[in-house]
Amino acid sequence: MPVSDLSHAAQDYLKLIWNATEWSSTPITVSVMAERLGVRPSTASDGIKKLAKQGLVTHAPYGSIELTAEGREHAVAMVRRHRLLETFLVQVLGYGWDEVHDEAEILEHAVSDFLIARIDDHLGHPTRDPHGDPIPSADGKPHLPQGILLSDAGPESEVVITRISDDDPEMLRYFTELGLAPDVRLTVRERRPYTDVTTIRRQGSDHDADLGPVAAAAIWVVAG
Amino acid sequence: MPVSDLSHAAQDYLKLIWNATEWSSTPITVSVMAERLGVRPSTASDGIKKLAKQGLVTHAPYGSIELTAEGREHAVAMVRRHRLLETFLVQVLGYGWDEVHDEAEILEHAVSDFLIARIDDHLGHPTRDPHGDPIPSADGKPHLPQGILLSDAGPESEVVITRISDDDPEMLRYFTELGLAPDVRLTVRERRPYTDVTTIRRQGSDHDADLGPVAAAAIWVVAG
DNA sequence: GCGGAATGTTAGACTTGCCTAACAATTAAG
DNA sequence: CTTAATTGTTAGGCAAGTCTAACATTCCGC
Repeated sequence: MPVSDLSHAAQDYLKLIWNATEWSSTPITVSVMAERLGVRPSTASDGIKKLAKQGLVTHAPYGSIELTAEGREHAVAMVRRHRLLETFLVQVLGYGWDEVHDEAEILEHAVSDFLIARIDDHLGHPTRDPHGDPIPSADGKPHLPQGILLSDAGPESEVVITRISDDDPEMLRYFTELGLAPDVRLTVRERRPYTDVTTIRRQGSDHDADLGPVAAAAIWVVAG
Repeated sequence: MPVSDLSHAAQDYLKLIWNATEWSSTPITVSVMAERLGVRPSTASDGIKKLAKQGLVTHAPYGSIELTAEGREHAVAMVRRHRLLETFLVQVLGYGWDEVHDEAEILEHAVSDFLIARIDDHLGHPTRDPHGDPIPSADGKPHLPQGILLSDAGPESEVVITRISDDDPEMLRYFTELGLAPDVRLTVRERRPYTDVTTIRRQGSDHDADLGPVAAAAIWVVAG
């Protein structure tokens, strides 16, 4: 069954469960899902039960929520759609990287597999989206996220940004001001323990910038 | 209220009513609407009643169906979306003109006004879609369809194709084979009364082609 | 290891859009 | 001009997805 046969709601649920495990290993809960989807916990609980009945997730009452192989396949297909759409909107239609998330969130439910293939061709089979997130390939091959949170990087380390969470457009605009984007190299200067402020300097810049804990936890880096 | 606040169904109903009056003056009926929308007449009847309650159409039981000013505005907005999307798919993503209709039919419900504006910019504000249909402007200005059906053109007349109905992809592929497309010039050679076959010759071609009544009624032309 | 707080589930209701079946109105044929 | 066919409407149901309210379970602090 193609992913487009699932209801919009089912597509959203699966993608969210998958996303939650991409960059962290803490399993997702019903209330977190409800909050992210903008529905009541009762609605999310119900939805999960339906997905379980369809064999797309495993879930016993009060138990953990896990994707089955089939569920993961559909989730990855949705993530691929989302990230290709974001890349397309930025590269072809001149969107800012802070403007693409919501638009892609809607379009991903409407596009055909054919259109996604055309977009992929037109972009030359990109492997990362505008926020640095890896774009799963058409055959749903596992892709390997890597990197650590900037907030976990040791002081005096040299790092390269690999991805920036697109959850908060406001924060993306702030990062743009600071010149922070995927593939930008920077030095972690200091981390003040109590205030949890991370001081960084962008390569090529002549001054430091301070990031609060939320900002530093939205940026993933690798040593470099 | 923006057109995107309407339900998908309402958007479809309004666009269909508008489309029905663009190229012909016979008013649309409940059963024709139901058939075009792929629903039962009872469903269409119900839907129209709801639109009437919202002030988007006027309709008394068993009476005619007419758009109000507000309904027409929304309908035109949907037609604009549809035709810009079709144009974009052909010009930017390499779709064939026979492949765009269904895709646009779905996307038109999902795109934002912002995205439509970007597409319009990117295409340089086109005025006609791949089938020759006029693209309403952003301010919903009335646009003036013109032309007569090829099936109504007199024999020995020289005409230019202005539009070709995109209702039937199969027929579009046939027209592609014959080299028939918007802006193509041709001569009407003959119309045989009983079989209703129209014989034409494309400018530059060295042989005639015969069109059945359905095909000749899918092509609009102007004298030229 | 108890008890309250947090989290998750169930029950019942509402909305939208669709259906079938029965009925009403209009149209058209003879 | 009458009646049969066509067309349109209403009534009643169903499924999906949402809600609130009530209830169940689990977790955590003491």
